[in-house]
Amino acid sequence: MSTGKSRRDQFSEATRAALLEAATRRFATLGFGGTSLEDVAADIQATRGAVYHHFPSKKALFEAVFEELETEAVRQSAEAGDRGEDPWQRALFALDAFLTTCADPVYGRVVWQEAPIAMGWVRWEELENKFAFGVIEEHVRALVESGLVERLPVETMSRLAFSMLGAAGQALSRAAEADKARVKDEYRLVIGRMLAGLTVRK
Amino acid sequence: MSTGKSRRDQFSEATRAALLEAATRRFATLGFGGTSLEDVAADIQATRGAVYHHFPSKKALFEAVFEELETEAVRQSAEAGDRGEDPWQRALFALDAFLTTCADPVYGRVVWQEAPIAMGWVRWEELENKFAFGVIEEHVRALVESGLVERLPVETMSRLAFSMLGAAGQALSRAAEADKARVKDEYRLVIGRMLAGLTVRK
DNA sequence: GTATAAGACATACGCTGCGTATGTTACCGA
DNA sequence: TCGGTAACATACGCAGCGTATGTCTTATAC
Repeated sequence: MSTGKSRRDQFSEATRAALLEAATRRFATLGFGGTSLEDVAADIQATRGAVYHHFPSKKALFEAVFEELETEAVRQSAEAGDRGEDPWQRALFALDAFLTTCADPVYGRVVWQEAPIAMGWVRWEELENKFAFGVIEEHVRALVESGLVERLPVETMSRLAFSMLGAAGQALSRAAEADKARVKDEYRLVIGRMLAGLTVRK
Repeated sequence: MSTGKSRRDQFSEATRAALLEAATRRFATLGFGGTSLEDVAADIQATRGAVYHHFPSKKALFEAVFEELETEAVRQSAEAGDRGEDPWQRALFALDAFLTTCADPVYGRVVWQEAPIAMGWVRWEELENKFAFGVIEEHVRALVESGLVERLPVETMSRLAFSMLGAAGQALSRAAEADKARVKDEYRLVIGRMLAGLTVRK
């Protein structure tokens, strides 16, 4: 059976995907400012014209890369979270999966280090509200609703939890390969303890 | 008595200071990328030549602004912390003073939002290790030494505390003037609770 | 007191890299 | 088979950084 797409459309999508992949590599290794569209295009044996045909701007190209990475990260975290029995366990499972994702150099560099720079804090927050932050806020809300965590301002708790994940992500993306496991354990431990500070005391 | 400086040196320092002030305003309102050296110089009725005479690069100019702000912030935090009786109270006093500083739009925007962009994460961390992060780590260490906080990895705890202050700083620098007080209270509360999660349980 | 050196800028230039405007070619539909 | 349009390539303009060079004024040496 046919894909329903014409030959030309298939080729077009292929170059778009290749562009995205090349851009991901460049952004992850050289950062946003350090990669020129000229080079990205050259990686594909194309010119900047191709880039501007598929993406309206350099920022837009970056956002496409970003969204791709975030979508996958959220998916994995959700999948892990679903295996938990209660809200607390679900949150911890999701946290663990997320830390694993952050240990990936590409994700860590692009999402946590370059993204705010590339698209500005405002836009970054807008997108994160749909992705990572949104997920966290749901976990926090579930924890509050189930009575496991005190009724403190959900937004504030979520922001702080979010920032800690960011710190963990940064540390993980910078850590040497051999240290990643240890660093991850340390962050998981301390974050777990800090979150425990929010639980209701009997 | 004379300052020991020649007339010319005084004028030179005056323009340098004026440049720094103009740059601070521009960076705080328009960001690093949004301010051109042309405009900064024009604010002083000078040209870019003056800027490049006093500072080797745009980044260097930004770093000068940054260091000025950070030095003052650290000073205020230390001053507040010194008024505490025990390590825990000292940490909370310092935290409070720091949140107040973060509520300042200039400090918040330049240090927390623009700085990582302007000088890159690596350089930003290098400098923060000397300023804010260094202060935090000392507080954490004091808390551990005094037995108030568990012997978890100090570096990790400090990084996480640091990231929370960052989040608070961001939130404060973005909050509307009327909300700043409420936002600050919320963050102080939740951060306090999270840190409490690290205390030794009897 | 004058000459010379040096400091404090101004002016001029080149370069990179983004965005846009304008081709050019190949495919698809009628 | 013949426009039309999608998918690029080429060419251009422009902002803004950094640098090289020029100019004027103040300090210093004699």
